[in-house]
Amino acid sequence: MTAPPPPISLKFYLGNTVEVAKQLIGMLLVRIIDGVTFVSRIVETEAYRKDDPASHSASGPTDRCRIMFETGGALYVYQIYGIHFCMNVVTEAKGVGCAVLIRGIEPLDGFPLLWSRRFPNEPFPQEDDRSARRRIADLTNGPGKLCAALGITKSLNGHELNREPLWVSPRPEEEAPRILSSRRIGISRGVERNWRFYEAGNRFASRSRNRA
DNA sequence: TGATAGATCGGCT
DNA sequence: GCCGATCTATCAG
Repeated sequence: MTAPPPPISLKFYLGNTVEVAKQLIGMLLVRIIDGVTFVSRIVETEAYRKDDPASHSASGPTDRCRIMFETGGALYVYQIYGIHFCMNVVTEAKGVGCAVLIRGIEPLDGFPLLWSRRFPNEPFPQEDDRSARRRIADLTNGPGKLCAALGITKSLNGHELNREPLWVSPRPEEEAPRILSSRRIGISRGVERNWRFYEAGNRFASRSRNRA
């Protein structure tokens, strides 16, 4: 067993939120559950900034979004539609109120265990199951989906991303990924800002009608 | 493939 | 009381 890739410095998160959202594409998300390490590439993000009507922080700190006003490098997890969790990394300085939503990840290992958390009632597909390819992408190509697959709940709200059980690791590839941008998904205000970033052609990006 | 409704509840007005 | 940074099942074409 090789050691998991190390966390990036918390200083990274103090930068401009939109830049951090872009730079996160291609970085690794490392999650450890019961001693098992799951490594994924981040392939889709969205930036939410101060003075942004779409951001939970728009009306200042509340019980839900208080973590957004902490120093960059903390994890912000919230529940939506009563069912799903979404995970964000807090950015910029303490008191500002910005974060980057993680919307899509490409798992590099641990598929059977990810599957068992996403689809607890379905057996992991056989190798010759051609229809399973789509369901594999379905594992983590959305903010609620990836939190389910990685077992991320509000109990991790406020976690500092420099240690177990969750952190982000620098991009291992030398070559920068090809990044596209678009409007953010699922919001009704602040829609004109193109603050969604995703890797061109990656099927683990949600709404992946994104053939390069 | 695309549109639509339902689930389900915490957070906010 | 209303609605949401979502997802799934179902129906129509």
